[in-house]
Amino acid sequence: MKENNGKEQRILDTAAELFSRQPFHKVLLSDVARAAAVGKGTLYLYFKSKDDLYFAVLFREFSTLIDSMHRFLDENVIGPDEQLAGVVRILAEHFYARAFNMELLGFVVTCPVTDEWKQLRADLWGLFETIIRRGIERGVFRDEAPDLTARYISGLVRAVCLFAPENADLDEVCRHASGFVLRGLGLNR
Amino acid sequence: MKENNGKEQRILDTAAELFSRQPFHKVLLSDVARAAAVGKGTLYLYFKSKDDLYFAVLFREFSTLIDSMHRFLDENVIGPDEQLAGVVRILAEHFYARAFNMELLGFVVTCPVTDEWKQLRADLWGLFETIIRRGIERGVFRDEAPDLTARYISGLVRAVCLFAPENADLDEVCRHASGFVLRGLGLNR
Amino acid sequence: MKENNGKEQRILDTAAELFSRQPFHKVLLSDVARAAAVGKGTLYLYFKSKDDLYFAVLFREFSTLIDSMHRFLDENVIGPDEQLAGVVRILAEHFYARAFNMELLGFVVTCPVTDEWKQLRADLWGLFETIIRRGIERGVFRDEAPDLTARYISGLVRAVCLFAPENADLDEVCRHASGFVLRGLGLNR
Amino acid sequence: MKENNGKEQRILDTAAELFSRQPFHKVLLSDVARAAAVGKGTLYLYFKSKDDLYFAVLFREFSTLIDSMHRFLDENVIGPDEQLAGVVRILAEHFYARAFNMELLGFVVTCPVTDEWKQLRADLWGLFETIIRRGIERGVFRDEAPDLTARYISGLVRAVCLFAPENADLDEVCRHASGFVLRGLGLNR
DNA sequence: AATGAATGAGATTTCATTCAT
DNA sequence: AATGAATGAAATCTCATTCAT
Repeated sequence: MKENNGKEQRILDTAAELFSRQPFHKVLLSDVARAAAVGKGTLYLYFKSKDDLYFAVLFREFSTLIDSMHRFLDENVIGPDEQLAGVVRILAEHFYARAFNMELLGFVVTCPVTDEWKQLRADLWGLFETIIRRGIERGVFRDEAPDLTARYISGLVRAVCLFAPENADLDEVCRHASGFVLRGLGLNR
Repeated sequence: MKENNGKEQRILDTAAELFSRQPFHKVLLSDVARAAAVGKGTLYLYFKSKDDLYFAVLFREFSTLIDSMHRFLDENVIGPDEQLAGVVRILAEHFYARAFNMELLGFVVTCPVTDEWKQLRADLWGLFETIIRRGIERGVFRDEAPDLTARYISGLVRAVCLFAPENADLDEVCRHASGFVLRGLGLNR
Repeated sequence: MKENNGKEQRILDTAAELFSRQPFHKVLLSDVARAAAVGKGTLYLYFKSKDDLYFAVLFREFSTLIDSMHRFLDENVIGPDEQLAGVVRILAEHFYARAFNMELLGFVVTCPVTDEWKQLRADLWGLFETIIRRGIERGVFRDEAPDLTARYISGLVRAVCLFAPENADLDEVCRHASGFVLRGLGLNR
Repeated sequence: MKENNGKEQRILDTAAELFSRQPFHKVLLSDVARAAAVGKGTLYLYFKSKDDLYFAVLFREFSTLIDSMHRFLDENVIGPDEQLAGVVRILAEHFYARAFNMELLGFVVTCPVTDEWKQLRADLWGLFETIIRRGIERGVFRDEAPDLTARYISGLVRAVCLFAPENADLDEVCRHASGFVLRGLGLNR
């Protein structure tokens, strides 16, 4: 009845694309509108302001990412080491697909501190922490502060993707990063 | 001979402070000028544009950091593991002192690709790579791609500092991060 | 036959209310639509444009007012002085009921100069002029330019209502204003 | 030193001109800027917003008017009846010079209720009240509520000017209005 | 007839940059 | 060298109006 016509999603898609290629202030709302093939006013029908749109993009991007990871964990009955490797892979794929200069995981300072956002971050960190604790229980991991480690793994993967040489192979990068992380968590070999 | 009255440094200091607290587009040049107690026009005596000032801040910040690390390595005759721990500590102190949202090490995409910048980045990465290779030579580290690892360690430390709980103790965070990195590099125990 | 469902009247009522409280440009058609409980598009079924709606409100308001005065005069067989006092009273009541900033009687410059409007204004002025001339004929009024006086009495009453102290009593204000006008018209005592 | 170069006054002059010819929402700030031969941004150097500019115009206009009246009263040692006639004349000249649709004296509802504005209105009203009370003391005027009368005389003059026929002669209009007001105040003949 | 999502022209406002002093 | 008033291009955002449903 109300439809929406997929317009909101189209705006988010377009904005995600543009925000990931240029810094915030170089992305013009007229560009977003044109690229999304909607009127400029339509943007304001769905988003209160440019900031609002920006954070909506970030939020959706982030949610999607976390969902992928949850789905991966649910669908694969595997050990914690494989879980970690898989999740690292998903993160890396994400960072490769979406441009890196996006604040995606560097948003801490500027992003709104609403419950919604807190929840989202807690979700991400909880996901890693659960994996790590499982590993510890099974005696394959060793970590004095799993809650802390859980917080920075995604940042680590971001850094890996961000600084890896242009021509690097995703598979190799992931293998290397996973190896590093697993050894960091005390896994032998 | 140089004179300058310290004005350029004052501008850089002020801009560093402001850029580290807010995203680029929220930092107004009038704010910078006021905070640095110079006229708005004066900024343009020393910097070609807002972008130029931004990257000058980044460059200086970055240089200082790398210098600290070099100095630390020169002044302490220690093993690669201790070198790494020390360097992690220096990085962390830096991130704690300067607010985290600064793109300091996330500048790759947008920063100019001049020789100066390439050199700087090569310097940072070379510094890490040297330590890692020394460790490998001595049989304490193990790493199939030291050049890749060298590239992301600083990003890892940034993530650690960025996401560590507000009340976390710097010493503990550093100990934890160093442990993680050293294990990641194959150090036993 | 007419049907209409009372929708047009409801829109006019609502718009009258809103236009009387705020200047034209602060009254949004979406506000009008919401307050009248009709769709925004519906407004355009009855009125060509925002301007059109505005002047329709003014016109109806104005007509109603003039009708009241005519009715009063028709229904009361009284002397010109009492007629004037009565008409002043009606005007004042109107201004108190409807907020004052409405241009109701200040519309001259901007309002359309259609025959309809000319007619309306002529009607109002004629009404006053008739009273004044009756008074002159009967020797109770004295006025060298009844046509001019007729034009501004309503503006005078508007000013009285507009600037009277908040807590002023309507009866007293009317008595005072009537006294002033009657004396102005040369009535002794 | 700071100069200003008369720019603020030029903006106010231009804006007064434009606001007096068209309703608020038809006056574009780009028009104001162009007509005043300043940059659009310059407007914002002196006025916080369009509203602010509008009320600044009104305020200056109003102040000037009141000043003229004060000056007239100071410079002419005359009786209260002549004072009133003179002041009515000044008002009328003002309304003729400045277009009528300006809210100048109909601003009550929308104008800011700052002390500045209250003071201004009190000044205007006090001016009339003083004249009236002088007349009463001297036995030439008679008025049960001079404070009330003082409030609406300016509105009366506005109405006179607003509704007088296009071709009316200012002198005659003033003579007529003054006569009306003076009789209203109980002056014989 | 009735709706309200969509529109986009055009409004207000911002701010990096210039330049006369 | 130093300034900050002035600028105006370009940004964000609004809202009367349209039109598919």
